[in-house]
Amino acid sequence: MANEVKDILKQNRLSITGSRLKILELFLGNIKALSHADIEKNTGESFDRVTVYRTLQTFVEKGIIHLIPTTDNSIKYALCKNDCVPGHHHDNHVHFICEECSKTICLDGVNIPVVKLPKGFTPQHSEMVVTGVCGECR
Amino acid sequence: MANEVKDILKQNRLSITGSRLKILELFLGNIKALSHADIEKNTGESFDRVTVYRTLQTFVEKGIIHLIPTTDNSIKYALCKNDCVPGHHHDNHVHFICEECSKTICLDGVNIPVVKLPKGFTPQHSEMVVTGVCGECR
DNA sequence: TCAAAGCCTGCAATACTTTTGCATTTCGTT
DNA sequence: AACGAAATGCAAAAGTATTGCAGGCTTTGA
Repeated sequence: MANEVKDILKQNRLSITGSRLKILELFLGNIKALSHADIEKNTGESFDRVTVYRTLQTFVEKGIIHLIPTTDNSIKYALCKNDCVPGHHHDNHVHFICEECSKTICLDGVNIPVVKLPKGFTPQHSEMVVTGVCGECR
Repeated sequence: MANEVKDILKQNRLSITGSRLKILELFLGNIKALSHADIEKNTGESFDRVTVYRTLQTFVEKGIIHLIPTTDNSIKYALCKNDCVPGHHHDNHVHFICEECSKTICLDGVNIPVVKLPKGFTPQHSEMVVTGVCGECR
């Protein structure tokens, strides 16, 4: 895994630093999406809070992770599985939020359907979030 | 309109107060979704910030307005057009966020399609947000 | 392998957002 | 008009995110 993490950073022309390695490892080892708080909990006192913010922002810009929309005002991030490139994400899968364990999971196999919009609206990107109960919590 | 606003409050067994009237009027007079900041901008110094928070929370609980998921950590609210009741919202329309004017609009005529989830997942509620350019901004 | 240049990190300070408790005021009902 | 319940405003605090700067680390090329 350590090598995979380094490769991802190199591919994106990012220098290899402790925080980036650790945070990216967390994403690779988790199926679920992570919030800033999740990451801080996992890394403990290892890194400054600001470093975590900046690392996440860098990863989003590079297309390594993507944002997940939520109705509470929390920001969640998850690994991009598709071929996302800096400045443009190609993810189009559905996200699932479990009401029991409140995990946010990327359903990579479930594509967001295309909807027909009223006249005048030009779609650019779609997001879909399904809430309910996940397999583990039933 | 003043009567319509009062009726909605009465139907939901909420006492009629200045802040509730004013905030509900804002929603009725706007097609677009409103954030806390939008409301504060409109009401000026009329109400305490805390009152606005609590009013919005009450409206959500009563099913008068609903939350819209976003990827930035802002909370947006919009009027429920369907028959939402306290504790349970029935909205299932798509939301559109314009990248130009950043308005969030409820597309009441566009229903969220049902997607097939992997085995084990039990869906409860779906949200869908489409970004792009709205009719006015083209 | 080493040094220079540039990028990354941590600290401190700041700004913004949201929540909570309590005293006071307002609303609905009798 | 008066009472009880509910809503409001204030103050304080907790939580979340951003910025500038100095020092340290990573990369690159010789």
